[in-house]
Amino acid sequence: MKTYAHPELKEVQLASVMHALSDPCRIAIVSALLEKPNLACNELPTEVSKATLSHHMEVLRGAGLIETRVEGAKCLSSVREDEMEAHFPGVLALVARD
Amino acid sequence: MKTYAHPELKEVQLASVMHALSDPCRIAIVSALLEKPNLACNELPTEVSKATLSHHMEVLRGAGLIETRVEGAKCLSSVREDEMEAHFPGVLALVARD
DNA sequence: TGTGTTGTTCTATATTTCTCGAACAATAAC
DNA sequence: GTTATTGTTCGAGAAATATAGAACAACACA
Repeated sequence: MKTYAHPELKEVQLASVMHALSDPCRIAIVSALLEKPNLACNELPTEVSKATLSHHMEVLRGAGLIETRVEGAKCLSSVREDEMEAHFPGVLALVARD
Repeated sequence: MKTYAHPELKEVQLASVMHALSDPCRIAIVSALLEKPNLACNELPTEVSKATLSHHMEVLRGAGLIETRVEGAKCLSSVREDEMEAHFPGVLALVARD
């Protein structure tokens, strides 16, 4: 479908990460992807429309929290765990505990 | 001047904490208060107006990040370090590293 | 009492963000 | 090919947020 842009984590601001995780819907998405990586959008625990979900995924991607790859007609997303832990240690643990 | 409301941290949502720290100005405030507690508003490193700063402090207070006490004509603020660490471990370290 | 300092509150504006429907593109399956 | 699935993009509306000026209240100090 398209190619996704994934920023280098060293260029991501802490404020961007915090902002990405300031929405309960996005926290739920990251939490779900931590428990079960490589989920397609429609497998995520949200009630919002496709358009809104696509927006939330883009915010999470822009903050370096998740990465998305195309797999046929689907696009599977996962949390960038190792990189996030290296650049923003503890953030994912907070989400997982939530 | 007034009495400040400080929420119980167990009733604070992770999303609220993240939102409070999603603004570079507020990150700078918390960072400064971590280095030097009990600062008055005019001792904080910001360029915004009094009204805006007052708003930012209220957001930080509402998220349980800081506590403010009246001291004469000033109001001195500090980070609620122990409580934050107990309820949202690692958050303050991220701010301090920033 | 008057003056300066400190910070809040009110009001208003500009910006950002969230949300969705509709249209679209790409793949999959029949 | 036709149809269904998947997700993006566009356009627009609603809601939240950031910002500051002005008025105000409380305190300090001379």
